[in-house]
Amino acid sequence: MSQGNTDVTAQARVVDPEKLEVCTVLEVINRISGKWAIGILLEATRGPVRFTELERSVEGISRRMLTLTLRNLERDGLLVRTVYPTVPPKVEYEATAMAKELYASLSGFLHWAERHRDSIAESRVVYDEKVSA
Amino acid sequence: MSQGNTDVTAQARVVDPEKLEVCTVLEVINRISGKWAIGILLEATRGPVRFTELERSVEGISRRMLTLTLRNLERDGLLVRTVYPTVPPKVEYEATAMAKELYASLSGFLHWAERHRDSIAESRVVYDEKVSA
DNA sequence: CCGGATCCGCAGAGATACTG
DNA sequence: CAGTATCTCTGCGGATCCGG
Repeated sequence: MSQGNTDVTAQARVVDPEKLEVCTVLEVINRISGKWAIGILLEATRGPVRFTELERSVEGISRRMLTLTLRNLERDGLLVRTVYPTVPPKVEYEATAMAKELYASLSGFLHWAERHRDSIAESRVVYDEKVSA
Repeated sequence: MSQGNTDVTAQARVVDPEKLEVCTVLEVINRISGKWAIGILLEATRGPVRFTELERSVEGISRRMLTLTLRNLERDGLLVRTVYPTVPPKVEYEATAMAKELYASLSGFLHWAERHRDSIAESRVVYDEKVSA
């Protein structure tokens, strides 16, 4: 894992409250952004999921990125990884309480996205036409 | 602009509702993720801002990235760009109503981030210690 | 003052093949 | 089944110079 340089502990603590707000959000946004984290989190929120199940349900994800994203989410305490020492091996991932809260807290944002989805799409079309003209 | 390949209009429409939810959120997340968009949006939400003001207040941003991010936000209809044909030129950016709603809808998420900020930091420390051991 | 154009380094991510 | 390992390619983003 060559990343993980967004170290929360190193963040400035003594800034004005507004800046701090922005920083905090950015940390988390940068963690759950990227193509895959959200999708994985959604599946894991419903209950324990196995590696191969995720590989199929997340659709389009490579083995590598699935592993990396899972590790990052686990590192942030959003996922718990449980290994069953059976043959063949069995590994389950489940969302923590914190992750479920996260998902709940996202609902406002989610509804915004749904409401304005079309507006955004249209705005892009208009903009692109104006540019290419 | 070499990016902008996350074309909303090309997104699948005929999928089950849950997948659609995920896609919608992902589109927007990928738009407002990246180091700069959120900070810029915050400034612009308070009222019209000039290019140079943003360059100072966003802190750490380069001219190039400021321009690119502004263009993308404008393209998505989150920012309005107003040019005053004076000498020297004056350009103002202001958040649209949609952008202000976005910021409001983010508040739940924002509070989550504040509440769990320390938990995440601690979780990372623990994880890293276990890995390096 | 507000950008655009270009060059370039580096991390993120895909493809493929191999293991306990 | 659940990962590693490596190789490569893409494109974000910084630096720099130019223009209206």
